[in-house]
Amino acid sequence: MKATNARIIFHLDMNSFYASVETAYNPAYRGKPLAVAGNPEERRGIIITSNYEARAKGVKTTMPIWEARKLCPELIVVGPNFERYRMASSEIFKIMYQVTPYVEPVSIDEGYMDVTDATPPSKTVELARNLQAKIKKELDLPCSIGIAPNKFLAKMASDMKKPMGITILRKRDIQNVLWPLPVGEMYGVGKKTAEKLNGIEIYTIKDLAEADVYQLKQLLGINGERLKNRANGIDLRPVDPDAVNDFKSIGSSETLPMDTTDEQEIRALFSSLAANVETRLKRKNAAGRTVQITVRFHDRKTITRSKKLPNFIEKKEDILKVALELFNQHWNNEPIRLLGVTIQDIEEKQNIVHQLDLFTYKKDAEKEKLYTTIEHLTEKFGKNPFVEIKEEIKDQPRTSFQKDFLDDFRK
DNA sequence: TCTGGGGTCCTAGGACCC
DNA sequence: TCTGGGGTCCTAGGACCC
Repeated sequence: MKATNARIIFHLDMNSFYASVETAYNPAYRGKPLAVAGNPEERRGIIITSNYEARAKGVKTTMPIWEARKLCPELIVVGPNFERYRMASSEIFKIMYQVTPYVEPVSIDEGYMDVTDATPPSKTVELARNLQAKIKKELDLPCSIGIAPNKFLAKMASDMKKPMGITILRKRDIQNVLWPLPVGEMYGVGKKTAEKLNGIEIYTIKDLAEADVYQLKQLLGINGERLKNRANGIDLRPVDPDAVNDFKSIGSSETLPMDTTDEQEIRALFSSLAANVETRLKRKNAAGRTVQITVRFHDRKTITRSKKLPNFIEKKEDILKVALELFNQHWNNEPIRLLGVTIQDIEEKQNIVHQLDLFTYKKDAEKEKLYTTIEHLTEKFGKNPFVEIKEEIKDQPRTSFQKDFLDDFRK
Protein backbone atom coordinates (compact mmCIF):
# COMPACT_ATOMS: atom_id res chain seq x y z
CA MET A 1 0.00 0.00 0.00
CA LYS A 2 1.13 3.49 -0.73
CA ALA A 3 1.96 6.22 1.69
CA THR A 4 -1.07 8.12 2.81
CA ASN A 5 0.40 11.62 2.70
CA ALA A 6 1.20 13.74 -0.32
CA ARG A 7 -0.65 11.45 -2.66
CA ILE A 8 -2.09 12.38 -6.03
CA ILE A 9 -5.44 10.71 -6.61
CA PHE A 10 -7.63 10.78 -9.72
CA HIS A 11 -11.33 10.13 -9.66
CA LEU A 12 -12.51 9.35 -13.17
CA ASP A 13 -16.23 9.54 -13.74
CA MET A 14 -17.90 8.81 -17.10
CA ASN A 15 -20.45 11.43 -18.22
CA SER A 16 -24.02 10.09 -18.65
CA PHE A 17 -22.38 6.76 -19.29
CA TYR A 18 -25.17 4.56 -20.71
CA ALA A 19 -26.47 7.34 -22.96
CA SER A 20 -22.93 8.07 -24.17
CA VAL A 21 -22.34 4.41 -25.02
CA GLU A 22 -25.60 4.30 -26.99
CA THR A 23 -24.55 7.41 -28.89
CA ALA A 24 -21.12 5.94 -29.61
CA TYR A 25 -22.91 2.94 -31.15
CA ASN A 26 -25.45 5.06 -32.98
CA PRO A 27 -24.15 8.55 -33.89
CA ALA A 28 -27.60 9.48 -35.20
CA TYR A 29 -28.50 10.17 -31.55
CA ARG A 30 -25.84 12.87 -31.27
CA GLY A 31 -27.25 16.29 -30.43
CA LYS A 32 -30.74 14.88 -29.71
CA PRO A 33 -32.30 14.31 -26.31
CA LEU A 34 -31.73 10.65 -25.43
CA ALA A 35 -32.64 8.55 -22.43
CA VAL A 36 -31.89 4.97 -21.45
CA ALA A 37 -34.85 3.59 -19.55
CA GLY A 38 -35.74 0.26 -17.95
CA ASN A 39 -38.57 -1.52 -19.76
CA PRO A 40 -39.49 1.32 -22.15
CA GLU A 41 -42.65 -0.56 -23.11
CA GLU A 42 -43.73 -1.25 -19.53
CA ARG A 43 -45.91 1.00 -17.48
CA ARG A 44 -43.37 1.12 -14.67
CA GLY A 45 -40.29 2.01 -16.69
CA ILE A 46 -38.07 4.77 -15.32
CA ILE A 47 -35.20 6.83 -16.70
CA ILE A 48 -31.83 5.28 -15.84
CA THR A 49 -29.64 7.86 -17.59
CA SER A 50 -30.21 10.73 -19.96
CA ASN A 51 -27.83 12.86 -22.00
CA TYR A 52 -27.28 16.59 -21.47
CA GLU A 53 -29.79 17.57 -24.18
CA ALA A 54 -32.50 15.67 -22.29
CA ARG A 55 -31.40 17.02 -18.92
CA ALA A 56 -31.73 20.54 -20.28
CA LYS A 57 -35.44 19.81 -20.68
CA GLY A 58 -35.73 18.64 -17.08
CA VAL A 59 -35.40 14.90 -17.65
CA LYS A 60 -33.89 13.29 -14.57
CA THR A 61 -32.74 9.85 -13.43
CA THR A 62 -35.49 7.73 -11.76
CA MET A 63 -38.24 9.81 -13.38
CA PRO A 64 -41.05 7.64 -14.85
CA ILE A 65 -40.91 7.55 -18.64
CA TRP A 66 -44.35 9.11 -19.10
CA GLU A 67 -43.28 12.09 -17.03
CA ALA A 68 -40.06 12.52 -19.04
CA ARG A 69 -42.03 12.45 -22.30
CA LYS A 70 -44.35 15.12 -20.97
CA LEU A 71 -41.35 17.38 -20.32
CA CYS A 72 -39.62 16.48 -23.58
CA PRO A 73 -41.94 15.06 -26.27
CA GLU A 74 -39.11 14.52 -28.78
CA LEU A 75 -37.16 12.40 -26.25
CA ILE A 76 -35.60 9.26 -27.75
CA VAL A 77 -36.01 6.39 -25.29
CA VAL A 78 -33.99 3.20 -25.65
CA GLY A 79 -33.80 0.11 -23.47
CA PRO A 80 -30.54 -0.74 -21.69
CA ASN A 81 -27.84 -2.94 -23.28
CA PHE A 82 -25.87 -3.93 -20.22
CA GLU A 83 -23.53 -6.18 -22.16
CA ARG A 84 -22.44 -3.14 -24.18
CA TYR A 85 -21.89 -1.10 -21.04
CA ARG A 86 -19.82 -3.84 -19.46
CA MET A 87 -17.66 -4.10 -22.57
CA ALA A 88 -17.15 -0.34 -22.77
CA SER A 89 -16.35 -0.28 -19.06
CA SER A 90 -13.71 -2.94 -19.42
CA GLU A 91 -12.06 -0.99 -22.27
CA ILE A 92 -12.03 2.17 -20.14
CA PHE A 93 -10.35 0.41 -17.24
CA LYS A 94 -7.79 -1.12 -19.60
CA ILE A 95 -6.78 2.40 -20.60
CA MET A 96 -6.59 3.41 -16.94
CA TYR A 97 -4.38 0.42 -16.11
CA GLN A 98 -1.97 1.61 -18.80
CA VAL A 99 -1.27 4.60 -16.56
CA THR A 100 -0.85 2.74 -13.26
CA PRO A 101 -1.70 -0.57 -11.60
CA TYR A 102 -3.18 1.39 -8.68
CA VAL A 103 -6.69 1.49 -10.11
CA GLU A 104 -9.75 0.88 -7.94
CA PRO A 105 -12.96 0.38 -9.92
CA VAL A 106 -15.92 1.66 -7.90
CA SER A 107 -18.76 0.98 -10.29
CA ILE A 108 -19.26 0.30 -13.98
CA ASP A 109 -18.49 3.92 -14.86
CA GLU A 110 -16.12 5.32 -12.25
CA GLY A 111 -12.88 4.55 -10.52
CA TYR A 112 -10.00 5.92 -8.49
CA MET A 113 -6.35 5.94 -9.51
CA ASP A 114 -3.32 6.62 -7.36
CA VAL A 115 -0.93 8.34 -9.78
CA THR A 116 1.55 9.53 -7.16
CA ASP A 117 4.34 7.47 -8.69
CA ALA A 118 3.03 7.47 -12.24
CA THR A 119 4.21 10.93 -13.16
CA PRO A 120 6.20 13.90 -11.90
CA PRO A 121 3.81 16.25 -10.07
CA SER A 122 4.32 18.96 -12.68
CA LYS A 123 2.91 16.66 -15.37
CA THR A 124 -0.19 15.58 -13.46
CA VAL A 125 -2.70 17.70 -15.34
CA GLU A 126 -1.17 16.70 -18.64
CA LEU A 127 -1.57 13.06 -17.64
CA ALA A 128 -5.24 13.60 -16.86
CA ARG A 129 -5.77 15.43 -20.14
CA ASN A 130 -4.13 12.65 -22.14
CA LEU A 131 -6.16 10.00 -20.35
CA GLN A 132 -9.39 11.85 -20.99
CA ALA A 133 -8.46 12.45 -24.63
CA LYS A 134 -7.55 8.82 -25.18
CA ILE A 135 -10.87 7.55 -23.84
CA LYS A 136 -12.67 10.05 -26.05
CA LYS A 137 -10.65 9.23 -29.14
CA GLU A 138 -10.58 5.45 -28.85
CA LEU A 139 -14.06 4.84 -27.42
CA ASP A 140 -15.86 8.07 -28.25
CA LEU A 141 -16.86 8.39 -24.60
CA PRO A 142 -16.64 11.57 -22.47
CA CYS A 143 -15.46 11.60 -18.87
CA SER A 144 -14.57 14.02 -16.08
CA ILE A 145 -11.52 13.71 -13.88
CA GLY A 146 -11.03 15.05 -10.37
CA ILE A 147 -7.47 15.50 -9.10
CA ALA A 148 -6.84 15.77 -5.35
CA PRO A 149 -4.70 14.51 -2.47
CA ASN A 150 -7.32 11.93 -1.42
CA LYS A 151 -10.33 9.96 -2.60
CA PHE A 152 -13.03 12.14 -1.09
CA LEU A 153 -11.70 15.37 -2.55
CA ALA A 154 -11.06 13.72 -5.92
CA LYS A 155 -14.64 12.47 -5.96
CA MET A 156 -16.01 15.93 -5.13
CA ALA A 157 -13.72 17.45 -7.77
CA SER A 158 -14.78 15.16 -10.62
CA ASP A 159 -18.34 16.29 -10.03
CA MET A 160 -17.56 19.99 -10.43
CA LYS A 161 -17.05 20.22 -14.20
CA LYS A 162 -19.09 18.10 -16.59
CA PRO A 163 -18.89 16.95 -19.27
CA MET A 164 -15.22 16.50 -20.14
CA GLY A 165 -14.00 18.44 -17.13
CA ILE A 166 -10.70 18.30 -15.30
CA THR A 167 -10.77 19.78 -11.81
CA ILE A 168 -7.97 20.13 -9.33
CA LEU A 169 -8.94 20.40 -5.67
CA ARG A 170 -5.98 21.15 -3.45
CA LYS A 171 -6.04 21.31 0.32
CA ARG A 172 -5.73 25.08 0.09
CA ASP A 173 -8.81 25.27 -2.16
CA ILE A 174 -11.07 23.65 0.41
CA GLN A 175 -12.20 26.82 2.15
CA ASN A 176 -13.05 28.67 -1.05
CA VAL A 177 -14.38 25.85 -3.23
CA LEU A 178 -15.74 23.15 -0.94
CA TRP A 179 -16.99 24.93 2.16
CA PRO A 180 -19.58 27.21 0.53
CA LEU A 181 -21.51 24.21 -0.87
CA PRO A 182 -24.75 23.07 0.79
CA VAL A 183 -24.01 20.11 3.06
CA GLY A 184 -26.32 17.91 0.99
CA GLU A 185 -23.93 18.15 -1.97
CA MET A 186 -21.31 16.26 -0.05
CA TYR A 187 -20.64 12.71 -1.10
CA GLY A 188 -22.05 10.54 1.69
CA VAL A 189 -24.70 13.03 2.78
CA GLY A 190 -28.10 12.07 1.39
CA LYS A 191 -31.52 13.53 2.00
CA LYS A 192 -32.04 12.13 5.49
CA THR A 193 -28.62 13.10 6.79
CA ALA A 194 -28.92 16.57 5.28
CA GLU A 195 -32.25 17.03 7.10
CA LYS A 196 -30.76 15.88 10.38
CA LEU A 197 -27.81 18.23 9.96
CA ASN A 198 -30.06 21.15 9.06
CA GLY A 199 -31.90 20.35 12.29
CA ILE A 200 -28.81 21.35 14.28
CA GLU A 201 -28.13 24.43 12.17
CA ILE A 202 -25.60 22.86 9.85
CA TYR A 203 -26.31 24.03 6.32
CA THR A 204 -22.98 24.23 4.49
CA ILE A 205 -19.93 22.02 4.35
CA LYS A 206 -18.15 24.74 6.32
CA ASP A 207 -20.73 24.42 9.11
CA LEU A 208 -20.08 20.68 9.16
CA ALA A 209 -16.31 21.13 9.17
CA GLU A 210 -16.55 23.36 12.24
CA ALA A 211 -19.26 21.45 14.10
CA ASP A 212 -18.77 19.79 17.47
CA VAL A 213 -17.65 16.21 16.93
CA TYR A 214 -19.52 14.84 19.96
CA GLN A 215 -22.75 16.38 18.83
CA LEU A 216 -22.23 14.91 15.36
CA LYS A 217 -21.53 11.47 16.79
CA GLN A 218 -24.66 11.66 18.86
CA LEU A 219 -26.67 12.55 15.77
CA LEU A 220 -25.09 10.26 13.17
CA GLY A 221 -23.00 7.67 14.98
CA ILE A 222 -19.54 6.93 13.69
CA ASN A 223 -20.52 8.50 10.37
CA GLY A 224 -20.72 11.90 12.05
CA GLU A 225 -17.03 11.90 12.83
CA ARG A 226 -16.15 10.62 9.40
CA LEU A 227 -18.18 13.31 7.65
CA LYS A 228 -16.60 16.05 9.74
CA ASN A 229 -13.17 14.78 8.75
CA ARG A 230 -14.11 14.71 5.10
CA ALA A 231 -15.48 18.23 5.31
CA ASN A 232 -12.02 19.21 6.54
CA GLY A 233 -10.43 17.43 3.61
CA ILE A 234 -9.21 14.46 5.66
CA ASP A 235 -9.56 11.03 4.09
CA LEU A 236 -6.85 8.41 4.54
CA ARG A 237 -8.47 5.55 2.60
CA PRO A 238 -5.94 4.07 0.18
CA VAL A 239 -6.70 3.31 -3.45
CA ASP A 240 -7.19 -0.45 -3.25
CA PRO A 241 -6.83 -2.32 -6.55
CA ASP A 242 -8.06 -5.57 -4.92
CA ALA A 243 -11.27 -4.17 -3.48
CA VAL A 244 -13.10 -5.10 -6.66
CA ASN A 245 -12.57 -8.81 -5.98
CA ASP A 246 -14.09 -9.16 -2.52
CA PHE A 247 -17.75 -8.77 -3.36
CA LYS A 248 -20.12 -9.69 -0.57
CA SER A 249 -23.50 -10.36 -2.11
CA ILE A 250 -25.23 -11.13 -5.40
CA GLY A 251 -28.89 -10.35 -5.83
CA SER A 252 -31.60 -10.21 -8.40
CA SER A 253 -34.95 -8.48 -8.09
CA GLU A 254 -37.84 -7.56 -10.33
CA THR A 255 -40.90 -5.35 -10.20
CA LEU A 256 -43.96 -7.11 -11.57
CA PRO A 257 -45.96 -5.44 -14.36
CA MET A 258 -48.98 -5.66 -12.05
CA ASP A 259 -49.24 -6.36 -8.35
CA THR A 260 -50.06 -9.99 -7.74
CA THR A 261 -51.21 -12.57 -5.21
CA ASP A 262 -50.99 -15.44 -7.69
CA GLU A 263 -48.84 -18.16 -6.17
CA GLN A 264 -47.95 -19.64 -9.55
CA GLU A 265 -46.64 -16.29 -10.72
CA ILE A 266 -44.75 -15.71 -7.48
CA ARG A 267 -43.14 -19.14 -7.67
CA ALA A 268 -42.17 -18.60 -11.28
CA LEU A 269 -40.57 -15.25 -10.51
CA PHE A 270 -38.63 -16.61 -7.53
CA SER A 271 -37.45 -19.43 -9.78
CA SER A 272 -36.08 -17.09 -12.45
CA LEU A 273 -34.49 -14.80 -9.83
CA ALA A 274 -32.77 -17.79 -8.22
CA ALA A 275 -31.56 -18.94 -11.65
CA ASN A 276 -30.12 -15.48 -12.29
CA VAL A 277 -28.28 -15.52 -8.97
CA GLU A 278 -26.94 -19.00 -9.68
CA THR A 279 -25.59 -17.92 -13.07
CA ARG A 280 -23.72 -14.94 -11.67
CA LEU A 281 -22.47 -16.91 -8.69
CA LYS A 282 -21.06 -19.51 -11.08
CA ARG A 283 -19.39 -16.82 -13.18
CA LYS A 284 -17.50 -15.75 -10.05
CA ASN A 285 -16.77 -19.31 -9.02
CA ALA A 286 -18.31 -18.76 -5.62
CA ALA A 287 -20.96 -19.98 -3.20
CA GLY A 288 -22.84 -18.36 -0.34
CA ARG A 289 -24.29 -19.16 3.06
CA THR A 290 -27.11 -16.68 3.57
CA VAL A 291 -30.22 -16.33 1.47
CA GLN A 292 -32.23 -13.14 1.68
CA ILE A 293 -35.55 -12.37 0.06
CA THR A 294 -36.96 -8.91 -0.55
CA VAL A 295 -40.70 -8.36 -0.78
CA ARG A 296 -42.24 -5.04 -1.75
CA PHE A 297 -45.97 -4.61 -1.32
CA HIS A 298 -48.53 -2.52 -3.09
CA ASP A 299 -47.88 0.48 -0.83
CA ARG A 300 -44.10 0.19 -1.52
CA LYS A 301 -43.46 -1.00 2.00
CA THR A 302 -40.49 -3.32 1.68
CA ILE A 303 -39.35 -6.11 3.96
CA THR A 304 -36.36 -8.41 3.93
CA ARG A 305 -36.14 -11.86 5.46
CA SER A 306 -32.95 -13.88 5.58
CA LYS A 307 -31.58 -17.16 6.77
CA LYS A 308 -28.05 -18.23 7.43
CA LEU A 309 -27.39 -21.83 6.46
CA PRO A 310 -25.02 -24.39 7.97
CA ASN A 311 -23.43 -24.99 4.57
CA PHE A 312 -22.48 -23.05 1.47
CA ILE A 313 -24.87 -23.37 -1.43
CA GLU A 314 -24.62 -22.45 -5.11
CA LYS A 315 -27.34 -24.36 -6.94
CA LYS A 316 -30.52 -22.73 -8.11
CA GLU A 317 -32.70 -25.39 -6.47
CA ASP A 318 -31.06 -24.83 -3.08
CA ILE A 319 -31.37 -21.05 -3.32
CA LEU A 320 -34.97 -21.35 -4.47
CA LYS A 321 -35.89 -23.76 -1.68
CA VAL A 322 -34.71 -21.40 1.06
CA ALA A 323 -36.27 -18.38 -0.68
CA LEU A 324 -39.66 -20.05 -0.91
CA GLU A 325 -39.38 -21.27 2.67
CA LEU A 326 -38.75 -17.72 3.86
CA PHE A 327 -41.53 -16.38 1.69
CA ASN A 328 -44.09 -18.91 2.90
CA GLN A 329 -43.17 -18.19 6.50
CA HIS A 330 -43.78 -14.48 6.18
CA TRP A 331 -46.34 -13.79 3.46
CA ASN A 332 -49.86 -12.89 4.55
CA ASN A 333 -51.46 -12.71 1.10
CA GLU A 334 -50.87 -8.99 0.62
CA PRO A 335 -50.54 -8.05 -3.07
CA ILE A 336 -46.90 -8.03 -4.14
CA ARG A 337 -45.13 -5.47 -6.28
CA LEU A 338 -41.53 -6.66 -6.27
CA LEU A 339 -39.61 -9.77 -5.33
CA GLY A 340 -35.88 -10.20 -4.86
CA VAL A 341 -33.43 -12.97 -4.04
CA THR A 342 -29.94 -12.22 -2.72
CA ILE A 343 -27.16 -14.54 -1.66
CA GLN A 344 -24.74 -13.24 0.98
CA ASP A 345 -21.68 -14.44 2.92
CA ILE A 346 -20.06 -15.26 -0.39
CA GLU A 347 -16.80 -17.17 -0.60
CA GLU A 348 -14.81 -18.27 -3.60
CA LYS A 349 -15.13 -22.00 -3.98
CA GLN A 350 -11.44 -22.74 -3.55
CA ASN A 351 -11.65 -21.33 -0.03
CA ILE A 352 -14.79 -23.27 0.77
CA VAL A 353 -13.42 -26.66 -0.22
CA HIS A 354 -10.64 -25.98 2.21
CA GLN A 355 -13.15 -25.20 4.88
CA LEU A 356 -15.31 -28.21 4.12
CA ASP A 357 -12.40 -30.61 4.22
CA LEU A 358 -10.56 -29.27 7.19
CA PHE A 359 -13.29 -27.90 9.31
CA THR A 360 -16.92 -28.57 8.56
CA TYR A 361 -16.47 -32.13 7.49
CA LYS A 362 -14.20 -33.01 10.36
CA LYS A 363 -16.46 -31.38 12.87
CA ASP A 364 -19.49 -33.14 11.45
CA ALA A 365 -17.73 -36.48 11.64
CA GLU A 366 -16.82 -35.85 15.26
CA LYS A 367 -20.36 -34.88 16.02
CA GLU A 368 -21.67 -37.94 14.29
CA LYS A 369 -19.42 -40.08 16.44
CA LEU A 370 -20.64 -38.29 19.54
CA TYR A 371 -24.27 -38.70 18.63
CA THR A 372 -23.91 -42.42 18.00
CA THR A 373 -22.04 -42.91 21.25
CA ILE A 374 -24.33 -40.78 23.28
CA GLU A 375 -27.22 -43.17 23.54
CA HIS A 376 -25.40 -45.95 25.29
CA LEU A 377 -23.52 -43.46 27.44
CA THR A 378 -26.78 -41.95 28.53
CA GLU A 379 -27.93 -45.42 29.45
CA LYS A 380 -24.70 -46.21 31.25
CA PHE A 381 -24.56 -43.04 33.36
CA GLY A 382 -28.26 -42.44 33.68
CA LYS A 383 -28.04 -38.91 32.24
CA ASN A 384 -26.90 -37.25 29.05
CA PRO A 385 -23.29 -36.07 29.35
CA PHE A 386 -23.61 -34.11 26.13
CA VAL A 387 -25.75 -31.54 27.85
CA GLU A 388 -22.87 -30.83 30.21
CA ILE A 389 -19.86 -30.69 27.97
CA LYS A 390 -21.31 -30.04 24.54
CA GLU A 391 -19.00 -30.41 21.56
CA GLU A 392 -15.84 -29.35 23.33
CA ILE A 393 -14.49 -32.82 23.79
CA LYS A 394 -10.96 -31.50 23.95
CA ASP A 395 -11.74 -29.40 27.00
CA GLN A 396 -10.38 -30.58 30.28
CA PRO A 397 -13.18 -32.39 32.09
CA ARG A 398 -14.45 -30.46 35.04
CA THR A 399 -16.22 -33.19 36.98
CA SER A 400 -15.49 -36.83 37.56
CA PHE A 401 -18.66 -37.56 35.68
CA GLN A 402 -17.34 -35.82 32.60
CA LYS A 403 -13.98 -37.48 33.02
CA ASP A 404 -15.62 -40.88 32.96
CA PHE A 405 -17.52 -39.89 29.88
CA LEU A 406 -14.42 -38.72 28.06
CA ASP A 407 -12.41 -41.77 29.00
CA ASP A 408 -15.17 -43.90 27.67
CA PHE A 409 -15.49 -41.85 24.53
CA ARG A 410 -11.78 -41.91 23.75
CA LYS A 411 -11.52 -45.68 23.90
C1' DT B 1 -50.03 7.14 -14.36
C1' DC B 2 -45.66 7.65 -9.63
C1' DT B 3 -41.07 6.30 -8.34
C1' DG B 4 -35.78 0.25 -11.13
C1' DG B 5 -32.14 -2.70 -9.94
C1' DG B 6 -27.50 -3.42 -8.36
C1' DG B 7 -24.77 -2.94 -4.41
C1' DT B 8 -22.13 -1.44 0.52
C1' DC B 9 -21.98 -0.17 5.22
C1' DC B 10 -23.95 0.76 9.76
C1' DT B 11 -27.14 0.11 13.72
C1' DA B 12 -29.77 -2.19 17.07
C1' DG B 13 -31.93 -5.83 19.63
C1' DG B 14 -32.08 -10.55 21.19
C1' DA B 15 -29.78 -15.00 21.98
C1' DC B 16 -26.08 -17.06 23.88
C1' DC B 17 -21.61 -17.62 26.11
C1' DC B 18 -18.10 -16.56 29.54
C1' DT C 1 -32.38 -14.60 46.45
C1' DC C 2 -30.31 -11.49 43.50
C1' DT C 3 -26.80 -10.24 40.79
C1' DG C 4 -22.67 -7.55 36.10
C1' DG C 5 -20.75 -6.72 31.92
C1' DG C 6 -18.40 -7.85 27.70
C1' DG C 7 -18.23 -10.22 23.29
C1' DT C 8 -20.08 -12.58 19.17
C1' DC C 9 -23.57 -14.17 16.09
C1' DC C 10 -27.93 -13.66 13.77
C1' DT C 11 -31.64 -11.01 11.84
C1' DA C 12 -34.05 -6.81 10.12
C1' DG C 13 -34.04 -2.31 8.67
C1' DG C 14 -32.21 2.04 7.00
C1' DA C 15 -29.11 5.32 4.57
C1' DC C 16 -26.50 6.01 0.74
C1' DC C 17 -24.47 5.50 -3.91
C1' DC C 18 -24.50 4.60 -9.12
